[in-house]
Amino acid sequence: MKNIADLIFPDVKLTPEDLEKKYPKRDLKDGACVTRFAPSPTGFIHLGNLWSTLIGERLAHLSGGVFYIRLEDTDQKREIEGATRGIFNFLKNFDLNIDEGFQQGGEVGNYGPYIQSERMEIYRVYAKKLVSEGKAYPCFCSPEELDKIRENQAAVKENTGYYGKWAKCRDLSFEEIKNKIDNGESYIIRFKSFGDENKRIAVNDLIKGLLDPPENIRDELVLKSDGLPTYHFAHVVDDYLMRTTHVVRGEEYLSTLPVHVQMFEALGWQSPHYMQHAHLLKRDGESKRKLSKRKDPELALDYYGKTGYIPQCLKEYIMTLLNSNYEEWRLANPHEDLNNFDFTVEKLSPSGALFDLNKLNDISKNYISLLSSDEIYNYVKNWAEIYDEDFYKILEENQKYAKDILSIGRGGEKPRKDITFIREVKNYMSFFYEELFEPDYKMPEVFEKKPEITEDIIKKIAEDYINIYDSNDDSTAWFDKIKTLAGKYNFASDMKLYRKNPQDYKGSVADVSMILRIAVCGRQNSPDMYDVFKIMGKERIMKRLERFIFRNE
RNA sequence: GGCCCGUUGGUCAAGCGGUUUAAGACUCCGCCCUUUCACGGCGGCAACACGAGUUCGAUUCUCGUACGGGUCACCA
Repeated sequence: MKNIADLIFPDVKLTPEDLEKKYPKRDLKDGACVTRFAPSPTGFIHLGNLWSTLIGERLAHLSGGVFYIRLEDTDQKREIEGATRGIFNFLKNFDLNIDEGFQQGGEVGNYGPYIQSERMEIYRVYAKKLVSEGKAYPCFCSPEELDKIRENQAAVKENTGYYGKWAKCRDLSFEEIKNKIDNGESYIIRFKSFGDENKRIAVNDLIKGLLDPPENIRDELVLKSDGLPTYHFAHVVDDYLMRTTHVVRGEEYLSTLPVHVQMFEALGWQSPHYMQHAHLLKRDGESKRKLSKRKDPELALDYYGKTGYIPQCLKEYIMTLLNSNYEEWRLANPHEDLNNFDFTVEKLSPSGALFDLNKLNDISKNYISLLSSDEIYNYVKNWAEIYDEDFYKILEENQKYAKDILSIGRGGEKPRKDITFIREVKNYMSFFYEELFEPDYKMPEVFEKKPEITEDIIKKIAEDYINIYDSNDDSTAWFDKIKTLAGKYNFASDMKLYRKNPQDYKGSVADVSMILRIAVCGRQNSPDMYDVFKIMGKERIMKRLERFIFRNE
């Protein structure tokens, strides 16, 4: 036996033909896209994941294709605890429907295993094939030796990498290899590049357009010393066998594209369509930069969960960045399901976008404003259950009260838009609850510019109101009483008259309203006062007014 | 540094050689509406990175420069 492939892979019995038969071409209609979500369990899920995933998911489902998930766990050193849980939560929270792949209860689909560490046997079949055809070889260089090579290359200003005369193990004889293996030397499998740096390849990226980078000349790794494949090799083998039609990934892969193209060629396969999108950027001083996992907490999707952004809003926001006509569509169809939007690849921008919190906030406000009080109540309750136990209890205790509060200004033609994210809701609602009520009266400072509105008058107005408030009044009667009260102290009850001759009055009915608002709510902002008072109930309002009147004593 | 990608207002972007006095959305500002705060309505500020070339004509095509980003791992 003088065959290197058999020497290295004596245990490999399967053949490429077997695998070809086991994973046949998918029976899908013309134009159906097969895409995948291929996370590695080495970190948290971030906006970039959402970006790629959304493209892949839309592409597959809009074309009647398949969207599957494959776990890229070939870097076992960096694997972190709980990462797969994060992945499942992500898919669930963002309502991204997976058709096949690895799932919590096991695997679904005929193209598995969908976990790379369980596909060793498959990778070895093709690694063996490459070796037997002289397209790959074992390399015995240690990491230290490789460092040394890089250093030497730097010294003579040559490009780094394992190639040409630097590739020491490229042409080892069968005997040399056998001796080293018999000596127990560890090795990796390298791809034997057949590229010419003076030639260029032509690849059409569906986002970036026609690309013509130089051919790859480096002998990249195929299998690592632990026997697991590198990203390059796993990508080629898996996306071929799983019959992926479109590979959606970040533009950081642009530079390794020649390697992948070459591997596909060496295995005699046609490469899939590539869609390599730009990154989400962040403003950093004067310039922009890629959002960084280390420095930018807002990159992690968890961050939005904590703040109480609804996943759907993040999706909406990303959609506006993906397809610029999405916004227009959403404006015309405020209640339509996002999935009914006619997403197109052509609209994907080749350049990176700066993450814009203002825009997200705007989308979020609009989205939340359209929720029913039941819906928002559930969002708030679910959020509080995780992040604010005390608030959760309060919400649970009297559901009707909470829902009534949340229903103010909701449901009409012009809903209020004062909630940007769920975490704000506690503060928004707090003055309705004695245990959360922390008044900030700022009185009479609020009326700094109207010195005639004295503490004495403010107090009198509050006192009078105790006697006239009637919870049975309808909104007209309710407001008429405030107007009457205004007139009593020479505050204008008609805003138009007041604006014409402000000097004739101490203030206006708006000021009287403000006094009552602050006295009852302890703040200058609140939704419609008539509704607020009605929900609070007479007893509570009376207590609040008293508390206000005697606040300095 | 080599290689690759990108560059329209503060932000996202429309534009695919003339119909553009360059859309729209967000932010900011002003006015109106209004019992407050919002909402809503109306209006305003504000851009084709720079230099050559191709062309009758360039935001649109080509090249260069600048700037920004990515990548050069037994990470993906």
